Amino acid sequence: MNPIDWKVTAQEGKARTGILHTRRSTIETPVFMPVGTQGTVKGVRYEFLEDEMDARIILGNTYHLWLRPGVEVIRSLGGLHKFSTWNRSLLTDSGGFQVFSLSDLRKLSEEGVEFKSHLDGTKMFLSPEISMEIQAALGAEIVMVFDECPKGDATFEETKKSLDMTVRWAQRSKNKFNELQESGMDTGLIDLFQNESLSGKQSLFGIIQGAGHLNLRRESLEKTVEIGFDGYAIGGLSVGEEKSVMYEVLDFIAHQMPENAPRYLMGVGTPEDLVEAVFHGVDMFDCVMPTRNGRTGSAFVSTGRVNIRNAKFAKQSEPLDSECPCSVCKRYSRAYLRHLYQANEMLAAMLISHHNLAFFLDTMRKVRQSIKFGEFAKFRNNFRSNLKENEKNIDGE
RNA sequence: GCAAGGGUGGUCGAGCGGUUAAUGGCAUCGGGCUGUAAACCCGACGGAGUAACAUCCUACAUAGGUUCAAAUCCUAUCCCUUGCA
Repeated sequence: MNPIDWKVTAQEGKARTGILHTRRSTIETPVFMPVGTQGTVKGVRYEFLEDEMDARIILGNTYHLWLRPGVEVIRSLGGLHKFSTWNRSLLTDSGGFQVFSLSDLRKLSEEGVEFKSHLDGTKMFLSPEISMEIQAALGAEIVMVFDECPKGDATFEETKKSLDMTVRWAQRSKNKFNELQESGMDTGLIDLFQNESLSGKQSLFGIIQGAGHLNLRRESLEKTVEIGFDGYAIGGLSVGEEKSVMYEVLDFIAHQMPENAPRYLMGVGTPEDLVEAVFHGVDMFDCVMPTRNGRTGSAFVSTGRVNIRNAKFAKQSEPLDSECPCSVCKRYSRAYLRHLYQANEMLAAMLISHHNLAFFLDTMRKVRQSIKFGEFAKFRNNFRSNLKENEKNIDGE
């Protein structure tokens, strides 16, 4: 029995919809997963994520939760689901991205990574095995292998070296993961006697690296698939490389990934990016943009972006996006949101984050709809021309 | 009225004879944010003029003065704060 079950439900070109069953929720793909690094989607209550936005899966982060509150606390409270009260699916990142983003604070070796905690400078050691232990304690439905994410513009040699290690780390991750599943260390384990098709255990995703080097991407894919995982992720994109590189890699690699397993593009991206990646056959996404940009005053709307700080919104009584069905757009004006932002009121960050997430999730809902009706090509065109139209408006102002 | 201390660019506040439209904070304006070290970061911020420089004005309460040179020293005037009457 498998820990997850995923099946294609419709297809248009390389784009596809699917149904992903985990032990905790049913997820329609393509799906956007809000990022909840420290056990919270910053500034947005679970009530809204569940009831209004109907998010079925969110992320959590190994590195951050390991440092604080720590594995012991989370274990003693029964895992991240119970601790946080999020009962739907979770995906935990392995800490691999922090190997990249905290590069000033770490030392890398074959064995693993020594970090200086960004909180207090304490030396911490993270490895594939430790990452798996932490992720078992967190108890997410989807566990990510511990990988190394090279810079977006890494040379062939750097990338090759990093990739080889990532492959070895992937194997070590899997070995340890299996061991932990056997010994019942997963806090999220549930007895699914009613659903015989799932094992109730955690699933493990592999990560394809290779930066902008297509042959290395190919190699990474082959070796990762050889090890064998429940799903496959594309890592190492949107980490400083040219946008064209990302699209080139997606175009090259996404459709080569196993057809019968979900494809997850890590850390991406803008609404445009999501639509493009779906076009290339990607099924899952996560990104901090809706919440980070929301917190910093930038809203995603159907015509592009609204920087709520701009003086031109001071007297606008219309919502962020008049086509958006979210509760923020139903009620609050741009003028009011701008005022809240200017006045440093935390509600500004909350409301714009809320809208952005709603917008991302709604966009994915439309993407799925359009694929089901065989109208994704049309949707994609409209989506892009809406954005282009807005660029024109901005130029014309 | 007497005594003491002050009056600096939108604002608060440094500077107290010699690069310089004048440190810094705030406000304002603009930009950025892609597996979250991020309620953050970057830039602009007297006026005119440039694509951008150049350049030219106007500036440290007001008016005089000393000096090669003044926001900084002197004099007068006007305001403000505190204390004593």
